[in-house]
Amino acid sequence: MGPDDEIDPEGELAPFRQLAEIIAARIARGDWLPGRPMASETQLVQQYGLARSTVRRTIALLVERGLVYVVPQRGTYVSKDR
Amino acid sequence: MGPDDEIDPEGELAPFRQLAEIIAARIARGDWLPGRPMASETQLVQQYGLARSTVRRTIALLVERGLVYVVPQRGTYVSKDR
DNA sequence: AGACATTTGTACGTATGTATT
DNA sequence: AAATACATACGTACAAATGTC
Repeated sequence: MGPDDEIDPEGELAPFRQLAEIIAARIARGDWLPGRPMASETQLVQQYGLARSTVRRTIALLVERGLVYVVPQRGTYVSKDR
Repeated sequence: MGPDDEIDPEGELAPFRQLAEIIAARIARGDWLPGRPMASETQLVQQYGLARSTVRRTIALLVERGLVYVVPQRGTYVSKDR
């Protein structure tokens, strides 16, 4: 995770989209591996200083893109097929 | 709109899903026509006694299903191709 | 069995921004 | 100028399922 992995509330992209880009980059970088769980919502909230509703919005976007999938009561996992 | 078009907070389906079914039925019934705007978020909030965030969730679900599409600052429209 | 922590699901209300009418 | 309508973000609360001890 680099120094650029920060949310700018004033940025052109909405924070929930910025976070999506950050997470996508982290997955591409191998921070989280396919088939394995990534950070929980709560962890992302703490790491990026966003509200949980905002983090959930990001995850919904990543699910749409097929980058991750959510297992209820378990966590969010990196898709194997991307 | 019939007497069954009401949200039951205790129902099996979550309110945002109940509303999706209601709207789908109303579209099928012809309450709103393809290519034309349906009720605004605020109107749905008032008509069904839900929070705006809940109504938006319903709309997101209907967009996913391809039943409606949203034009920012204009309204939510019934898809022509369904 | 039971208690407990973790994690996602759902819903509420509020505030501000932006674009259109 | 004002009203309308969607976009985004914040915080809060409780429920349900899971995993652990």
